[in-house]
Amino acid sequence: MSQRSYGQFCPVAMAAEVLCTRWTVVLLREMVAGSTRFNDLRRGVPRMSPALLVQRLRDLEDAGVVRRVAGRDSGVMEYHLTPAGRELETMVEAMGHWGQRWVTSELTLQQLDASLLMWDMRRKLDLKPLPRRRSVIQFLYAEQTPVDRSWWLIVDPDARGAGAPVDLCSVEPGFDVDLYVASDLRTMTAIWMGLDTVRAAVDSGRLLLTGDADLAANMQAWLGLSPFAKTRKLAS
Amino acid sequence: MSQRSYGQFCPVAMAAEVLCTRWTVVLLREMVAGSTRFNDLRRGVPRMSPALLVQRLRDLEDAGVVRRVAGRDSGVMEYHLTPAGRELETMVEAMGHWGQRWVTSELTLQQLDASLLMWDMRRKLDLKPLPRRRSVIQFLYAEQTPVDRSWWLIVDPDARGAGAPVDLCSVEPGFDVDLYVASDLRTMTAIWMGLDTVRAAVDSGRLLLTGDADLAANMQAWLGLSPFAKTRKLAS
DNA sequence: CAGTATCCGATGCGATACTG
DNA sequence: CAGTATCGCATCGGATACTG
Repeated sequence: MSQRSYGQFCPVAMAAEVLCTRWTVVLLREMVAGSTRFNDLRRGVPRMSPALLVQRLRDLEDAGVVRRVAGRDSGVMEYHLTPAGRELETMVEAMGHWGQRWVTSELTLQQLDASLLMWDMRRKLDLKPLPRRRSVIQFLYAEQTPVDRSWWLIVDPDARGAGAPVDLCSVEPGFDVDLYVASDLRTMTAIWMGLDTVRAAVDSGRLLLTGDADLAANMQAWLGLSPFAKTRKLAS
Repeated sequence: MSQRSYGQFCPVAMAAEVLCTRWTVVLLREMVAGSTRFNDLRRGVPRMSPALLVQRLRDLEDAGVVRRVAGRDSGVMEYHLTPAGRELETMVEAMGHWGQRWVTSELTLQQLDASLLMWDMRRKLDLKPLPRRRSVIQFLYAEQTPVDRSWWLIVDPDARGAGAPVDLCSVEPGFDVDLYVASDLRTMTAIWMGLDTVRAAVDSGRLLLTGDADLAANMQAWLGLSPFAKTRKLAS
């Protein structure tokens, strides 16, 4: 048995050998959420070095959790979960629910990351409450460093060929902005996590919406929330 | 944020910070299984050093997962799961099921450990199919080193005050033996994990039962199996 | 029984720069 | 875009011995 093995036949230990190494579960969460390409995965684990990311992907490939394949169109490499990998969804969800319930908001909201928040929001944005035309929403976090201060979500329900229906930019995309969303990052993160609401934040002045009145009125609806937002928090 | 933190507000990452450190999940599995005292926990994680064990227990205490209390009788220190800790059972089970399904038997059965197997068996032994009198069953793993070669399970359904209904000894307890169970450790482990059966092992000569005929005939019934034994294996 | 104390070695992993 | 390559340190944790 390898040096780092637990030396236990117990299935829990066998699974832990594969899963309980640094970054692995966080990476899996990003894969479960749907990212398949190297640089998309990087956006989900921005503080992980590329070298370590590729090492973990190889480890998971060896463990039968991930398969590396040439993308159907474009031929670009993609990382897909195998059936074994897809069955880890249960465990990733169990961990997320537990984290939402038992890790204090105080601790959680010390770990702010604008790029990660926007990347997650982009994925969960709900198109249904949005107009059929293209909408551009700019997020402003005034207290952040320049690189994290401004973000644009471009929603285009009609975009067929050209990528996803929601694009995320951190540089001016050149379109007119329909709605400006200004707040501090902590407030926006708390809303995303279900610890706060758009209404409460607006009323207390922590969130300022400027522009299209319909978009503003609908924000709680089109703003998708974290998959764990509905889990009731129990920690103090 | 600490050096080792993931720096993510995502609940999965927050939970992973607590749980995905070396030995932690394996230790939790032993706690979920019911062990509370330091040396009982050690038997469940025999290859973990006592220093690291106590460190992990402190870490889990800080995370609100474990509470260290003086035992009701005896005043001996005990480690109990808090409500937050008990809710980790779902995740530990999810990992165990996944391990049983997707880690190959070949890999699993390379990690044999007689003391761990006997310790787990002791806990799961089913008293109902056993006689009402005291029964002593000796396990013999001829190929193992002297210290791992002989084990006694002493089942005493009437033992009220004196500890558990099933005692495990690795030294001759001085009682007459009712049943001798001789096999290689791999076979016994495979049976425990649901990858083999008493019948098949006896028929093929890998398991030899000597002594009380009723005890022998009932073995598959009184021998409790791993909590994951019924999970169907899918890995090649 | 329930831990402490100490030491030291491997290695995990972070940082950074580079490439086809 | 999708990775490689290299370096070097911190630290994790394994081993062992000891104690109230």
